[in-house]
Amino acid sequence: MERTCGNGTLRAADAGRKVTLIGWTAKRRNLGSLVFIDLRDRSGIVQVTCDENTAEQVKDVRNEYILQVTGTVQMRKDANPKMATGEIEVLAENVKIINRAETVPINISDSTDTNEDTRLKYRYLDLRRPVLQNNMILRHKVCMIARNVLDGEGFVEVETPILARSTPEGARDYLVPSRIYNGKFWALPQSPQIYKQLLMIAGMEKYFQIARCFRDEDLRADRQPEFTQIDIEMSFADEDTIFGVVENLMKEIFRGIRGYKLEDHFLRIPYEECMARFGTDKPDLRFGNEIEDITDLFADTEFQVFRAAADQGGEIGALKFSNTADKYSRKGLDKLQDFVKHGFKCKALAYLKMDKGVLSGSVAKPLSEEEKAAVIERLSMQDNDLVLLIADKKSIVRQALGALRVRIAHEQNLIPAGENYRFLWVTDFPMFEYSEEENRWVASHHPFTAPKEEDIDKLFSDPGNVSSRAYDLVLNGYELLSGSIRIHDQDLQEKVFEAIGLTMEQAKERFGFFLEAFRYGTPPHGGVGIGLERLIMVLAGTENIRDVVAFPTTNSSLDLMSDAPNFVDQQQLDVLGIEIADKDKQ
RNA sequence: GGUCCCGUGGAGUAGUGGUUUAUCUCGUCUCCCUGUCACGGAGAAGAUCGCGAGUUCGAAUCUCGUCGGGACCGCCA
Repeated sequence: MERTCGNGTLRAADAGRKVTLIGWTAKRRNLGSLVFIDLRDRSGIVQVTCDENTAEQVKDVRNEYILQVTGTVQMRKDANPKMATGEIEVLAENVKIINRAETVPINISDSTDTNEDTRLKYRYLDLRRPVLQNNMILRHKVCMIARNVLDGEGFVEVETPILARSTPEGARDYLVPSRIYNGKFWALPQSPQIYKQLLMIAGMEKYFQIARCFRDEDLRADRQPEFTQIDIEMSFADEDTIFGVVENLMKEIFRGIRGYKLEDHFLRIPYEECMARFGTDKPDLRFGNEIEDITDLFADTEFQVFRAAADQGGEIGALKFSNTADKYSRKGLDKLQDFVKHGFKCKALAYLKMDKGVLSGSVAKPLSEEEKAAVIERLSMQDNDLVLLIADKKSIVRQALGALRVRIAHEQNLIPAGENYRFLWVTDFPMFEYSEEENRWVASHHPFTAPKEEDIDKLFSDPGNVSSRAYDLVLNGYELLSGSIRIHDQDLQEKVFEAIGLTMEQAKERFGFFLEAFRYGTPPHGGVGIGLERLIMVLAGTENIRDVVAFPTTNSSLDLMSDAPNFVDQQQLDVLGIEIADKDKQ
């Protein structure tokens, strides 16, 4: 079907040019024998003008009709500076209606006010909105850059299976029943972890894949049941080598997409320091307001609440916000308290406000003058400063203050607008964490992660204090990637399994094929999995992962458009040897 | 598994201290209009107030349940 150019590409330089355009009717303004039509295609919107010669041809045109327009580009009498094509218009000479459309159920415009559930039901219409189309194009471009950069560095893209063996450590698997072997199941990969390590054993040396991953867990604003990783693994590499590859990749992506120059090397902070300063392993570094541990100021306090926290090995943490005290009334502070009480099971939120050199607030009375002076000095408090205090178990103090730090930064607009990308490597993650539920130590990253050399002798004696060679890359509060240097030594791998309570029989049952592979010359290796959607979210400036996925599910893992998942015929179940336990649910 | 918020013509909303002709904006339909760009003007149609039960003389409004949506905690190696 003939068209000479994209609607959004026309500019003043095209004046006088004869063009044929195709597009959807975004808006029409009918002035009688003069009709304006905003014609939209993937490249943008241009105004088509129909004078008395063509007005009759378009009198039945409605929104979302597809038109083919032949005409001449001309300068407008009144330019519209709000449109990229606003200096020109296309004077129609012939208009052909290619297809009609019923009244659409959503408002197709970047400033749409249609609720998200309606938009998800009609996703194919929502995707006509320029902002979503641009996000899809952005995603495509990032993938193209990633492929080019990694190819240029000698990485080979290898596809790994979607139907794989279930390896129950970590997230819940999506299971697929086997027809040929009734009772057996495939699992969709949570990541290509084992395959990419096998590719290292196979001698591929440098592998990458733009890989779909599946996790059957509850969702969040930045989590979907299926998502995409730029998955990278390389042999004979240490942290510096891998960080270099990722830093270079990020630099090329941000240069190519935003024309933005990133620093040569990203900041690195060990996990423990990161938790102490920010209360989270994914801190947003676009603003300060770090957590201060002021437990030592209350060593001999008379104030029972602080005393109790300190005596029980807890912590008293403080968070200062300059010139903010007047922004939070008693009611506002109560809301913050509810937020940390409900969200993080912390007992209370205390606060202090500085007014003309004097402290007021919930704990101004019980604290002694010396203690208050010490707080003012430690936190360099000035007039109208707000200090939030939590005295509780260390982990609760950090988590709650970390969440408050982010919440208040958003409420008070503490995050500078515009291009602002603060990368951070968080390193030295703990090797294990204790699972109250399972009553055992579990791998905090995954069981193939190498422990730090100097901590290997603590694997059994003090597992809680073993650091690993796992790392995350954080960008503006998002965990952009996770990775680690892997274990390549069979003996060490067996010890790690033992440390998390897996007998060799159990380990062999789950990962036997993988352990066997270790015996045949495994190179030292490591890698990362980059969360593609989160990267696109930051580049696109959205906080909603659904904005960067073509066909997303809702928060409860439903596809409102196709109504999946759905019940299937008994026949299909019979073939698979599956019986539904609760017949009411069929 | 838990906490909080939301559901009213095709779209977005007002009304939620009980009794309304259920408000307004966009869209739709008819007519008028040659410089609009959120075009303008005149008129019209369009809603079992997510669904079910309860309380009441009376429920969009109150109660319970249920379904659907959003945010967060748990979970996400």
